[in-house]
Amino acid sequence: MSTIHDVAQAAGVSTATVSRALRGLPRVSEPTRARVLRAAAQLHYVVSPTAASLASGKTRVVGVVVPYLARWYFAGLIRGAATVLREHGFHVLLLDVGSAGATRSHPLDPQTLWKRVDAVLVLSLELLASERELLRDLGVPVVTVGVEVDGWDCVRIDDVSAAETATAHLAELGHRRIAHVGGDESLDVHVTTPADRRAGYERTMARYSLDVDPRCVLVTDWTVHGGWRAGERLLELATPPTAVFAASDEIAMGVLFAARRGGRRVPEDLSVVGIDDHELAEFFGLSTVAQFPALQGRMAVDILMDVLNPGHREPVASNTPLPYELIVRSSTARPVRPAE
Amino acid sequence: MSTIHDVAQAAGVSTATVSRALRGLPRVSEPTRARVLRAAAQLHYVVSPTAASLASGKTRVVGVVVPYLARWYFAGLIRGAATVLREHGFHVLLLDVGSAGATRSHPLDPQTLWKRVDAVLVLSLELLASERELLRDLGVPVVTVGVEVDGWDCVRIDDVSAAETATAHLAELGHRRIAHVGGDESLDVHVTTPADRRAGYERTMARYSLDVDPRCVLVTDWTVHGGWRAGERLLELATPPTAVFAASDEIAMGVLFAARRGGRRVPEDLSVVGIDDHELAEFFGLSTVAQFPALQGRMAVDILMDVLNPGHREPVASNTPLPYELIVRSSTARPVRPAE
DNA sequence: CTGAAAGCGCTTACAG
DNA sequence: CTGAAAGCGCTTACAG
Repeated sequence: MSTIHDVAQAAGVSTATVSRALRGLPRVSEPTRARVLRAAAQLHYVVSPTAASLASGKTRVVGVVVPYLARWYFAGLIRGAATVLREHGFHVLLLDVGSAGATRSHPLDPQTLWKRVDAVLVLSLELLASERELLRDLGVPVVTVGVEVDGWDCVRIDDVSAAETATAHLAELGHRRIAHVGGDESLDVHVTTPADRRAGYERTMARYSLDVDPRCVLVTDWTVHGGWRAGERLLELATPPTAVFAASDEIAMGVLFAARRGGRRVPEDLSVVGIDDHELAEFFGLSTVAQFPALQGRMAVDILMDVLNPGHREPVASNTPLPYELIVRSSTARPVRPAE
Repeated sequence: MSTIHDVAQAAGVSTATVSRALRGLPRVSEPTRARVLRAAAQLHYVVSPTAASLASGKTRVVGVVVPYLARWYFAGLIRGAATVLREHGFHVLLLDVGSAGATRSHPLDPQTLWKRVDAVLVLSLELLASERELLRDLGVPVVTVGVEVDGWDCVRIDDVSAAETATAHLAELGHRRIAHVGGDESLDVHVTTPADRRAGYERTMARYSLDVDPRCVLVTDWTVHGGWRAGERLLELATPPTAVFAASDEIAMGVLFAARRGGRRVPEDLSVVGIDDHELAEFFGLSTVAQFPALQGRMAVDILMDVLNPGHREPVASNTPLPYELIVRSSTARPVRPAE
């Protein structure tokens, strides 16, 4: 491969001029720039990112920390983020931390971050205190999705409101005995999604003057299996709920399965609503509050670009409310027996 | 942050010695090495990967090309690969090519590859001719999963045999009218999985002297939705099949849905077997031929490491047969009406 | 076993 | 608008 020297020689200019011309910097005359571009094209010149990084201190790489790749929500976040990053000429370094939770198998370390990434995107997982400290010490800009940590920009929907929307949908249909299946809010301090969705549920129940039966508020892991188990417990109750608000579509699908296995008809015997609009939600006829992970990923990168290029353009407001939307399908309906 | 000069000064040696000592190279006395390590630790020294890359020509980054993140199979591959890469001190650059298929929105380009990755892992997707040429021209070592391309090491299960196992399971149960729902084998030349699985089906049908009804061999996209649509078509036949071999668990789940919607009981009216052992397979009671994507990802990296460090150790045989295993659950049984 | 020196291929003030 | 030169922070023969 050719180097910047070859291009400089071919174009009859200095390497400094080649560098400026190729990067579109000002202070290069148009004829010169054209000559440089032509020479570079002819030589199939490609800048060595490694040399450029050493000289400039920038890598044009963003580290993306993500707990699970396989989940619909995270895959959408990454896809959205990766798309915008590419538009800006950035690359994605996958920062695999093993899994979420405190028993992190492979915490972020200086070897991974130092001079390797310009910034880090934290996707809906709790960082360890040591990791937060490390990022601060290294001065790495961070934008998060779903995790509120002092001083870092955060992209997230209003989980309380989204949960209120879901719960109110059930209440408006006439349900009075509404259960909630959510995630364990004690696991992560900064990922408040489970707690927020539960708060939205409780607030709405209060607004409609509905009793919250503690046996109808279950905590489980954020999976189809978790929803299944929780659903079975709900159906075993002496007076089972007539409706369930699940904190995610995956949990909701599990509840649907439990209902089916338990011989309950949906929505006649049990209404179920989730949050997400998972790719299989339509498939299950699942009513849900849609959110848009790819959009959230895009927005996180927009904000990150503003952080990396301050003053470059009108900054994206990091407190822009993110959209969500109730989608009613066939898993929710009026209760067959009207409210007692 | 401190540089190698700081460490050299603190340890009272040259930067060359620091470099050798830190990388565990020979020709450094133990006392010297100890002194260097201590100084480096005290200064919290971290090697600048960017400077090391410029000097050595190695990046310790592997590009991973993947068509879909959200799918269970690909997420498993990446997880397995990322784990082993980290063990070897390599990082993962996510090479997002938009999607699979010929209408690739963002093909691999020299800017992404050149001096940015030491090697590329191609995960079960067809590369464009231009991309293959590019990788060859750049001299980038490539290992693939599931894609046979001349000259590149390839990790994959024996898809023909796996399909034979699945089909034989149905035949042994006494099914005679066995359908197959697979992927479109014309889409990708080098990803032979759909064609191989269909070949395994056909070969087994012949072995058991069973007729292959062309109306019972359907092509669809590799998704739950695709399986659903195909399943509906099968059930609309005047004489529907009593069993379906789906080329993947996701397709199989779609067929299960179609059966349920069509009022058919599984397995009484219809047996369904897939391939994968998807995380939801147990959930659906789906009989399947399990494969192990994380293991495949691990093995691909093992081979890649041998390519990058020839002679470093006994190379992993790239033709090691990969394991698969029939798992019988509740979606398959003897046909209720014995074979005509 | 150890060091001096060249070199990797850029970018960036600084001068002009 | 353009160039000479320093510098980014390592690794790698080469000598000793």
